[in-house]
Amino acid sequence: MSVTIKDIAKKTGFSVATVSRVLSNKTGFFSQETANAVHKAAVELGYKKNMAATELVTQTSNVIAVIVNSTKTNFSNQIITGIQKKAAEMSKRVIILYAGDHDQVAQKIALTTALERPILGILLVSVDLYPKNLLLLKSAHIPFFFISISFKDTGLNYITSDDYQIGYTATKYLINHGHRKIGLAGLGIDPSDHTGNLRFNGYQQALTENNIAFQHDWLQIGDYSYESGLTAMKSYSQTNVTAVITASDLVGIGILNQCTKLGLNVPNDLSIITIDGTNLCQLVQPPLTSITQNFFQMGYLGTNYLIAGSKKNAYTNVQLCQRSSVKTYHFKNSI
Amino acid sequence: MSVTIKDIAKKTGFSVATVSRVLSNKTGFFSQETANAVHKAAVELGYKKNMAATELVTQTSNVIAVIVNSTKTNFSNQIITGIQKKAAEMSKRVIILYAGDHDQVAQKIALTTALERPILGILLVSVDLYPKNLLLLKSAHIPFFFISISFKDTGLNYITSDDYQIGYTATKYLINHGHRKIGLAGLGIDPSDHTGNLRFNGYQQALTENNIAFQHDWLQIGDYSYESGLTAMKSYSQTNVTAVITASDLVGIGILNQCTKLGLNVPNDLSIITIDGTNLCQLVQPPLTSITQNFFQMGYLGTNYLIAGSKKNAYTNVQLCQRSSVKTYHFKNSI
DNA sequence: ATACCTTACGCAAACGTTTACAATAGATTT
DNA sequence: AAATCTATTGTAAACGTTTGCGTAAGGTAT
Repeated sequence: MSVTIKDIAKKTGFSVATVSRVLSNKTGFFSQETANAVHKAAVELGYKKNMAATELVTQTSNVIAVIVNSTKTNFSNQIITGIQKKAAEMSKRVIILYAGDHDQVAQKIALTTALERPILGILLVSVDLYPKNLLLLKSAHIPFFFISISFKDTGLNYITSDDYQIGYTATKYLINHGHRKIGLAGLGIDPSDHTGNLRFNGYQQALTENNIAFQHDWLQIGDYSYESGLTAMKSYSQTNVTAVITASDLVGIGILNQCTKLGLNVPNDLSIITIDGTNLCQLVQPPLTSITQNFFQMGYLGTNYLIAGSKKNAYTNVQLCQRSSVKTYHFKNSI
Repeated sequence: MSVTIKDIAKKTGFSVATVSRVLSNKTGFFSQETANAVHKAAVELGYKKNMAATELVTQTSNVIAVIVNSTKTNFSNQIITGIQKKAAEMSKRVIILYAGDHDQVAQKIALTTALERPILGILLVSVDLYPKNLLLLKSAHIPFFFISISFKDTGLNYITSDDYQIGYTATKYLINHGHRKIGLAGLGIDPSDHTGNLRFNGYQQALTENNIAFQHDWLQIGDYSYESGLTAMKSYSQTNVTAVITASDLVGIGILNQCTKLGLNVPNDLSIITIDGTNLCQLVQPPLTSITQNFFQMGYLGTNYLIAGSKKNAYTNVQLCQRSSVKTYHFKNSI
């Protein structure tokens, strides 16, 4: 059928062993002449390696599987770019698997697609595995690493931003700009949303340090989606907040657009600082001030940790990008 | 090392042949009792199939490789969702490979990653292969199908929108709303951009039919990017156009934001109709009227055609979505 | 009773590689 | 001259699965 090393062996007169050694570049096992002859024959015959055979015998491969959510939010591209970069540097290949969106079955399919072949390791980009699927993953004894998600007390390793720090920094920034009534929108604080909890804790800490009493209607929970932003803003219009921290850029834009509908101006009537800092921030008017996560680096370093077999968690730095969605009050906007 | 059918065979007392037949469900070759015993043993041992072995012997697999560009534009997600849907229906798996952005090497890596293992077929999502890589693909004798891209006179099969129709429809729409000076921005008209050519032709046809003489500064070429939109608008501000058709949503938003910088109002000073109609259109203010492509269906049907081995090209329907970026002139906006 | 199916299973080859081990020839050392 | 080393190549086993072919037991038709 298709051309194999056996064909090359026949054509060149060498054994398949020699051909294999040349083709997989096991230096020191062949002469330059031999190598030339083999390579020449290979291109003439249009040889293409059959990785299935290689993976079968070596029980490893150079491909990293990346599992991503059918991305509501849009930062996965940056993470994947980082992954690709590092992978290319270490001459690894990467394949990407979509795990749907909170879809247990799709998640399992993606996982088994990865697991049922020899693979270097698995990178899980902001996917929260269902318990059953986590068991499946663990039982495979294949290295894995989570990116852009964190967990409490599980032994799982991840790289992400320091979400407590994010919550704290965003809040502090707003306070420094004279805000005292600050909302937090679009995330969850039940145990399943660890990220949400951390950000909320950082937010509360900053409030407390500045003697601001948290009011419960400042927190509008949600699922990081545009729609979360829209509905959150409806609630805020009944409150006295002057600024809100949004859990994702989409939430921020939801807030922004709901403001427009309500006849409110950003930043004059309401300030927004958003978490993520993807290019969406610069697409809307006004451009949104953001706590920008270093998604590229998450992917880059995460890949590195996966390959190195790191057993520790890591955090990437965030950066505050001032744009035009936060108003400065020179007097304290008191109670 | 990991558990194989041999282990199951040992445990159950059957031969590997029988175990294999049970596990791959070759009905008619085993009794129900046997099947139960085998399945029981399989879960007890934590058996996981080694696809490399299967693919090696069968020389096929149930995985479809999807190659995408490191997506400047953001419609790939919708296409991929469509692909996943159809694939799931036909119990195929899909893996996604990023081909970088106009990066010949990355493209080749993605291609060989797919090619060097048995695979059902390859879907190329809006990627324009370099000639060398196209040769590589063709020589592999693996089915492939292009999505969201079209070609002139090559024997390549694709599914996409009818780009001539898109150009025509958008132009006609603007004319019907009283516009006579209509720009087209963000695409190319050299031979390498076949999509751009088709849209331009449709645009010209609509102008001609309505006795409008095309002026060369109405066309601002570009590469479908946000930046293309920004620079195009700088040029338009020196012209008399009242409306522009943008080659992608990002181009549209670029135009929109440049208008803001220039102190121009959309749609009062300039109307925009954009091609693609992704969710970006609803994120900006004003929401952009669009020619919306059915990306989901492209993915869905494209997958179907790939599996069916279709040798024909196909076109999906587009839909005009009125939003708020086009102003209606009740008098003809004459020369 | 014979011939013929059917059902259920095992044997063994095959897929295309890699690699441990063995072998050869020539070069170098003693 | 013998011993040892080095460079190059070959032989064959192994990876885990699928599947054509063979076979044995039991059933059914004649």
